[in-house]
Amino acid sequence: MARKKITIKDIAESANVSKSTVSRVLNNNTPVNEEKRLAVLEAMERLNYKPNVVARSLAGGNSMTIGVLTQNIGSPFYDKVTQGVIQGLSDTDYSPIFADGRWDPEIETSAIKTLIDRNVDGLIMVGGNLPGSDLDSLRDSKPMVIVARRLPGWDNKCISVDNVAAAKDATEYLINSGHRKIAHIMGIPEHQDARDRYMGYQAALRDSGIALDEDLVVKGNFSSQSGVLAIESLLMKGVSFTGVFAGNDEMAFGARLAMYRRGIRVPEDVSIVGYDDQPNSAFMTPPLTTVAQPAEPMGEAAAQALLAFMRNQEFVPPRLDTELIVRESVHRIR
Amino acid sequence: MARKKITIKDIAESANVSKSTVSRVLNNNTPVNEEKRLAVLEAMERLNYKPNVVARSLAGGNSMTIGVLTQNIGSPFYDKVTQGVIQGLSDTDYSPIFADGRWDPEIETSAIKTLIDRNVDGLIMVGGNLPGSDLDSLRDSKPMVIVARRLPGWDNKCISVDNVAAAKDATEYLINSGHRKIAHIMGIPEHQDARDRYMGYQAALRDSGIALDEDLVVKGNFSSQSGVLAIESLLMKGVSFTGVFAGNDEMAFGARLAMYRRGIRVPEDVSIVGYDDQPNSAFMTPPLTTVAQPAEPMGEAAAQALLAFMRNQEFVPPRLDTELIVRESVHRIR
DNA sequence: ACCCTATTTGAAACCGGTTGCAAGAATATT
DNA sequence: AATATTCTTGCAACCGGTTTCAAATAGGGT
Repeated sequence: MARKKITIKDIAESANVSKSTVSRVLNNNTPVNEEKRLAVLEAMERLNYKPNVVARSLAGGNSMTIGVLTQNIGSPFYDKVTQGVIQGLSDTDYSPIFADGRWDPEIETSAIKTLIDRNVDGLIMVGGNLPGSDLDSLRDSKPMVIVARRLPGWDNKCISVDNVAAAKDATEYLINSGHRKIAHIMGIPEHQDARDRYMGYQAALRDSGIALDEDLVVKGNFSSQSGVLAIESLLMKGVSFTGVFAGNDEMAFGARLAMYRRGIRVPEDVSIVGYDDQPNSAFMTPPLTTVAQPAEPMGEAAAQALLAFMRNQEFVPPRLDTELIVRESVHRIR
Repeated sequence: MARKKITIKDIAESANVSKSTVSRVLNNNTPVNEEKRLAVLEAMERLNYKPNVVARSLAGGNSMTIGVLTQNIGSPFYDKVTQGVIQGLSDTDYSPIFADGRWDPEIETSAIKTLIDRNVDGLIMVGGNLPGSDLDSLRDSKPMVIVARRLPGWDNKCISVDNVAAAKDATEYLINSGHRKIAHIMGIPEHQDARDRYMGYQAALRDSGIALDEDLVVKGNFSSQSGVLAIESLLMKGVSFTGVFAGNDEMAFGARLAMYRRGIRVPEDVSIVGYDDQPNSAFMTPPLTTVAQPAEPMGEAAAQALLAFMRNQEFVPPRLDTELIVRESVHRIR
């Protein structure tokens, strides 16, 4: 185990060729006589040679690492996306290296800098708040893709999902179940996702000829706690509603708890639809009807897209569809 | 932005010294004339010099990266630990680089190999299943610490928490609330955590003079689904119980759902205590009484311990205490 | 056969640092 | 004042690869 590191020089000597030749068969970017190539491969095999990634990185300029900018490890949805990225990279020669931006443009900037200083070959940004203008300048310096976020002008480098349509679907499901007075708990308004979902909610109402009642939409921040606060405030204001579309599952949980506290039955008195389908949602009481996003596939697709991009290959992303998972938190009325 | 990379050579020329001298002030490991040192620092400042991590790694042997072996990104508890590790490293010059072992010793081995090939300066293992014997051989080759796992013979390199005592506490809380027939849903028996918690459960019963009833303990696998199955099987067997101590919160959620399905009220008919205090637990209906583990602090402590270890410094880990979070899922009876 | 072109190949420079060694300068010893 | 000792410092080798360039070899055409 602890025996001397074997290097390209060892292989060269063992195969009776020069370092250059070994390097060439390693990268097979230059034709090499078949006989020698086999000799080299044999030597590598026999000596159990593993090229030194660091040296390779220094000499060749590429580090075989992909920088991943996350925003908040610990959030179920983004974690899954991140997991997908790791998965997508796992069978390649690239390793991911992470930095966390905490949804703060300033921190994001410095995190990106850290990653670039580490000489990453490509960048994957999972979500993020950094204004597009800041990214534009980086765009040409490194191959990069953005996942779980849609940015104007970056269309072919964004892997994401149609939040508007999905939110519209979810809201329509409530409408089709007979609900008219549907509240919406919105996520952080600074996040495009939150705005998109709100737009989908509005679109569904509009299409069904239901007037938008501003009193029914209340701002949250994607946390469970903000979900309970939202319901409290609705109740406080005395507005009546029979359905709630929450901007994510966490807030749906909060909403559900607030109702439990008030003795409001779910779904008999009020129906709830969430967004994200995080693992626990199937185990809420009652199990939560919610929008499933293909979080992991998105992450994987991002990894593949980046790889393809770096190799100048064409990449057609897989279909990334959301799906309304119907469980038991919606009651048909009228 | 895109201007030429400035290297140590540029600094040397600009400050009228040799590369060696620059390197020396950079690492300040050799005395350097104060005058020159200032000149060098000034030049670095002026030219905005950032040493090339890769070159440094190749030459000096240390890569300024820490390998983190995770087991399953996406699990709330381990995610938090991982987050703590990232946090603990964030103000240092080290960057974490990840590999996932999926709780599979074979994959773990190859993941560790990948990390070592990348020349990491240290290793943090978050949980894991790899037998201690396999780790022993690595032990001397790289500084490493293990977090969220206790391994015999590694005491001073394990950052973890007393699962047995915490589980005993939790069970005692049920006992003190008047419960005698307490079921236990156990996690994956191959995980030390699961076994420890089971032992704590047994210890609590023993101390209170309650005989252990094997029929009351059922094996799960830490997933919510296994929680519902556990309750189903208990009910099927017809054993009666008024309390449940689940090996983690996920299984507690499953248990709670199973009871909801059967019309068993929580906590009026059956009380539940979980383990982990994951974010959603406060929003279960009713809010779940559970054991909180200082997951993030553990991760941070692991990072600090490793750093200290690498510098041959002494490190006293912070107190890492579990705490029973009393909420509303336990009913006092009798 | 002979000359020209295409293919393989090795030597050497390079990537950006670190470090052993010895020379030169500065300080201490007798 | 001469010599011994200690500090500083630069040179050059080295870390383990990649890549340019030119030499060597092979193949093709007439």
